Amino acid sequence: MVAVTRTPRERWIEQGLQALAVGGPDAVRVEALAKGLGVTKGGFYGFFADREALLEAMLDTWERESTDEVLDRIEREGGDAKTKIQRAGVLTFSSDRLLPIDLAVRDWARRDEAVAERLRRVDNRRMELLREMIGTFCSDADEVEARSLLAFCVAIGAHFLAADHGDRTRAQVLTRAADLLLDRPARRLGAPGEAR
Amino acid sequence: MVAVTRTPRERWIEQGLQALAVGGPDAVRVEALAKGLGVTKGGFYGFFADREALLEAMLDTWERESTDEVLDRIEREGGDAKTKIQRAGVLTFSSDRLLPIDLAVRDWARRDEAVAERLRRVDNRRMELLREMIGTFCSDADEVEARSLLAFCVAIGAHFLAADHGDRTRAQVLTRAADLLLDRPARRLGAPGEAR
DNA sequence: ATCCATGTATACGATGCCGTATAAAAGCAG
DNA sequence: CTGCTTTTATACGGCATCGTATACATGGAT
Repeated sequence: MVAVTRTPRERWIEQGLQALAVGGPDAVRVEALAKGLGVTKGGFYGFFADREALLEAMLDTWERESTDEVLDRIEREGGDAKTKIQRAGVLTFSSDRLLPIDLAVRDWARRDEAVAERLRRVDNRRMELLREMIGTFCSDADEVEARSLLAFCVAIGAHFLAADHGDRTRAQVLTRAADLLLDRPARRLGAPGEAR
Repeated sequence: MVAVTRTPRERWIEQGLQALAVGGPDAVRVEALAKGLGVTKGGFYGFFADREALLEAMLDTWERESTDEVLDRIEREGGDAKTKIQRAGVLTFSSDRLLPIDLAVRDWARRDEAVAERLRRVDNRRMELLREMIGTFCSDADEVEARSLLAFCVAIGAHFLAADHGDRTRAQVLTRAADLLLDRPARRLGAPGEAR
């Protein structure tokens, strides 16, 4: 028994996620993945009923990695709310692995209700973290929600936006935007032009 | 001469844009478009060298509609800066026609440099409008840029975000977010929890 | 050494799509 | 009506992909 699995299920999933990240769901083609893995599709149908089953498995993996694993790690490493938020952002939106998958899933979700449902679960857990953090310095619940949405939208939207910023770099503008959303009111952020 | 063109070039482009909006660039298939138009692909290759040429023409049309036509109309109809901005937002991001195309192009641009270049041109013209509007009540150029980016990101990002907001509707949260970004400082937006 | 389960290669038919070639049809000019 | 031009239908070869069937290979179990 226990023959050696040369190309286990996980490798097909990983290869599928890479293809998704680069070319979207339409780029997840069984024979193309096989070529990328240096094998033929021979073994694929031993692990998956069909291409659709692979897509499901890929989404399972993505959902777990994007929520449980990130949140577990954040919880384990501790820190205050702002630290946690920042670490969550880094773990997902600065990850060369997770970020492009995340963006691809978002576009996918516009066309597939089942994907949209998964994305809703993931995004709701992330929003919860944002509310918690922003709630530490903002007492108006409506405003907490608005700021949380803004913060989330900029984290995502910045990757879908192509505009330049003259002399400034995108990173500089984002830093200032984060100040506006996440700093305590001591700065009087609401008085434009007077801050700093 | 001058035989009747039953399925002119523009109809192929329009059908292509609809397919793009619904299924992304991979869904723009010559034979599928033909079926949607109730013809065969017979006439297609009289207007376009190949599928690639159609994609180019589609992007030309989209770019023109998204910038010149919208900006012309805004200029013609006049109004103050805030009015203009709001009308620009309505004309593109509340349009059942332009919005889904816009979102599809954004995802497409992540994978195709030529598309990214076009999107950059479009987004830069839109950002210019935002800077102008926000500059009317905010004197700090860095903050103008940050607020403009935030406003643009939320306009785009909201459509890629699946999170819920408890009792509130997305529209309510967005209204509050717009207040934070676009209202004059009389409101003291920067003092969270004290606004309103 | 032999057997057997597992993973793999190969071949197959089916489908969908591309781009081309060629013939049919439809409208206008004379 | 006849002829010309433009648009369309049809048929074709080629390619990529799917899912299946079947035979080969590999490595542990006996």
